[in-house]
Amino acid sequence: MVDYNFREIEEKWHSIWRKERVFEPEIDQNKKSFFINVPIPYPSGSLHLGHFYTWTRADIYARFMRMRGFNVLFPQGFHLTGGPIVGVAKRVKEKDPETLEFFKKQGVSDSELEKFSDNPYEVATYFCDTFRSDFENMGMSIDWRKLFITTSLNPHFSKFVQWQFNKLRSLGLITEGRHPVVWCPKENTPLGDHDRSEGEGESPQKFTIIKFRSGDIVLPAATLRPETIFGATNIWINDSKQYSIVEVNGERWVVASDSIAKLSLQIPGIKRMDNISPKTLLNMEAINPVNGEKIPILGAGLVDTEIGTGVVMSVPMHAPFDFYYFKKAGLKIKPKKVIDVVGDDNIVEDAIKRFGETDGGLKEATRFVYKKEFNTGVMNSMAGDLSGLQVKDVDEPISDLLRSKGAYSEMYELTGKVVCRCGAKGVVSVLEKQWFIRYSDKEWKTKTRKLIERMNIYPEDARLQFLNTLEWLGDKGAARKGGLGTPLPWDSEWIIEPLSDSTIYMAYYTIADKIEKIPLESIDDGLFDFIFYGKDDGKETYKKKFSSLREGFMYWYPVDLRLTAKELLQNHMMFFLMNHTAIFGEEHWPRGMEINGWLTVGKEKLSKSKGATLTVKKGLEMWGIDQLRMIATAGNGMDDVEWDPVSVNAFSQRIRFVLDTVEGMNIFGDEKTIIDRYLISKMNRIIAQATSEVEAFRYGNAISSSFFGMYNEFRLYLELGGRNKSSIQRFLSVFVGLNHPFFPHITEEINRRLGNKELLESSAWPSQNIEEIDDVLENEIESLINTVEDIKNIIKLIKKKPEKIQISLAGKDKFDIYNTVARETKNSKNVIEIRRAIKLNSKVLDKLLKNPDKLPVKVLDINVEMEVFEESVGYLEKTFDCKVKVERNSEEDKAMPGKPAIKIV
RNA sequence: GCAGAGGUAGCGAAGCGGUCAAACGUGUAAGGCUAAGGACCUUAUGGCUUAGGCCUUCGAGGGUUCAAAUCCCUCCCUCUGCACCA
Repeated sequence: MVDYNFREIEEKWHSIWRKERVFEPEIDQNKKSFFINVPIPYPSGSLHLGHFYTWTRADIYARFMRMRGFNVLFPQGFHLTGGPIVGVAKRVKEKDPETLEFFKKQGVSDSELEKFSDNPYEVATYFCDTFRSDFENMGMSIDWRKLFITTSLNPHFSKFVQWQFNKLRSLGLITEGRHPVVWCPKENTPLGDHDRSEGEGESPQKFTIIKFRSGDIVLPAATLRPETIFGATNIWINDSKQYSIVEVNGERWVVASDSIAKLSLQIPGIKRMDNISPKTLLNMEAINPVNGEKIPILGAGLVDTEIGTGVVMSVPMHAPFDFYYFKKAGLKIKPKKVIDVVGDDNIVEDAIKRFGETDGGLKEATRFVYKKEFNTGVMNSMAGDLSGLQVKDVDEPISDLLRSKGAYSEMYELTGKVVCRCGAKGVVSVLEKQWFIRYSDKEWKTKTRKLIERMNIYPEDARLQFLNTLEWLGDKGAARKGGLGTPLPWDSEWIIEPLSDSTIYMAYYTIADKIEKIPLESIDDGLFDFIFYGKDDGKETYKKKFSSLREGFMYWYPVDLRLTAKELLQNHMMFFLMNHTAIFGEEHWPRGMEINGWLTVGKEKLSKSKGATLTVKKGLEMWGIDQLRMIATAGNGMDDVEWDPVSVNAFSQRIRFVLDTVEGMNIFGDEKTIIDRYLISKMNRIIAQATSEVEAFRYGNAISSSFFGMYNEFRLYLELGGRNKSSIQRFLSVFVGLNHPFFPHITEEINRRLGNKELLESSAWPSQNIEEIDDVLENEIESLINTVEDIKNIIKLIKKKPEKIQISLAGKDKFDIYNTVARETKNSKNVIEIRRAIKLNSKVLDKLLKNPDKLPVKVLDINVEMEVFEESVGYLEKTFDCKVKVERNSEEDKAMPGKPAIKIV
């Protein structure tokens, strides 16, 4: 066996493609365009096999579409927007050992490292270079002329993003408002998940503040369940704690002194005025804003002054804690029930009985009651205008009602404890003057829903997820004050944040190489209006100078396909769709998306830590590109896929066999048999199968037939004695064609060795000739194989070397009955119905219908069966090393169509 | 908690009402070929079976059907996202 150097072959073909510029498409109005892309990655180290997985999936499709005659554009850019790179540069300056170690491992020299110190630009450049070279080593069919980076490091791109934001603003889709964030009070910055030593995933939760009044004093009770106000019996305060009067918008609020620091981050202009003793408060009465009732103020230890305002409204019939303390206080007032739950009239009492009167028990009971009432409760007649509403729909109406009474306000608490890496306890801060993209806009969502409903989405399950995401999608803060990025055009203090500047940049690919040659001064919003909308200034100023940019956009857009892993579905991909429907006309809305799962190796996800050990570089050293590309076929759909490196053997073994076969083509001749017809029939069947599997991104299924299936058919052909040179030539040419998107280099090599002159990369995808498919022949070959299995089985059972094997095929009448049943099973597979339809009294029929699980469904033919078996006598005799006799029309009882009687002596 | 997806033989992964003891790949075992190892070839790989057969399986438990890995219900477990984070 010849030894093949796969790496050498890969490099050879890669450089040929580059030289022939097959990945650098030019605009050609006679050719349909196909624009495919993968989200721009944020560079931070080397690419790992997880990246390889996603990009290879894209590359396969790009090559597939190229072969199908499309003019394919597959570009790649890099995303530098955001904080991490700035952080890295800062940490290099501070000589953070972990960071220095990281770069050393990456092979960065000390002098280079010096340059990174406090210089994000240098870091960014470095990362972009490593990313690009990783991509190139991966053999991706990317058009690098279109490469661009984001942020003001690329001022041309920034101009584009600013145009986008001016556009959104002019459409009324940008607003200014306040926004709660988790906040580190020590470092005075937002506290993202990555910055926390404790409390990942915790977020601000909105509490409604209901303003009860007592004279000119406001008692702001914070609650998660404002709708229970109709049943408020009293106000609780903690009479062992300090209370203060603070000024809020000219009102005098009573709050626990403990809560003032927290509230001051949330309520602008809050001012502490005075102390007020709990004793004074206990002598006051408060007015319930929704019904004017006067209710007392009571002291209770249950009030935690760390939560909310330290002022709590008491609703005994709907809150276990309130019920328990209310009873203890011995008040004469009769508590009102305002929510009905079918089948549980005393839900609070029942819950306390069930969970106990301890602190923990009351907590459990509270959870239980809240959940039950929220999901199944209905506001009853005590609830005024809200009567009859379901509790889960009551949020807005109750807020509106409170607002109308001047009794509404709000605040936030964390859903759990958060601790910053610096050690400080996280709090909620409400940031003022934030810029938002109004993703909550109903009309905008309707438009986007239309897009989601009509676009191609693979796998189909993802569509539902997009539609559901649309339901809860809310406004998104679009700018912040730190990190790299593009300044907001109308307020340059703010930098547009990473998920907002990367929503329509795919359009920028279509012009990237051209626009970056235009002097910055000539670029204004008018230019982009011209490129993307064809708007000119009346004197055709833009058209005269920039028509090629407009042409590029019009030719390549829209995005035909965007591929990514599932974690981007509900954020990035959603924003991508939303922004397209806002900014572009329907003809430029995206056409397709593919969402894939995660790659795992040894059941571990390729996160950053694991990824560092399984870099693309290492993988390529060990296996080479084509073999490594098996990864992309590891699974289908959105499930995570496990990849076992050992499985690459399957590839090289078979490829070697094919290469050897091609080397030794001269041993084959001109003689054709029924086996050749079979081979070509199978080939045509597989072409259609493989094509539809690739189209649907079920790559695993695709190579299962195009690679392994074809290989196995080829082996079978040889085993059955197939020796025709032109059949083999034709079959292998189709084999390399169908497999080229998956294993581009080696297929290109085999194709050339087969004597085909054209580059596979630019030749046509194999097409099916349906005329050559012969169902009956395929079924009969299967009969032959099954019969061989049976014979082997019997020989094993009788433990004796056969001297002679006699194979008796069933007679024509049996075939007739068999085929009648096979046709009938297409209508119904119910044995009783088949019998009724056929109306025949026959032992053969009884036998066929005996096992309802094994009904005949294939059509068979006595003559074909005869031909197949007779032509295979040589093969059978070789296999069993004895005389084999085939006879037809036998009276043998056991012989059935497709299952001849076997006699071994 | 909310939303979506999923749990199939040692492993990975197809199948999504009847051709299912379940494709394909890989692993394991025995034999062949080799000076030897690798590669390659043959066979076995749920259980039972001296003539091609039978029995029990597709997270657990129920149900629908002549027929369920496939449809419905309940439960258990896993993955993804939940927004200032790229």
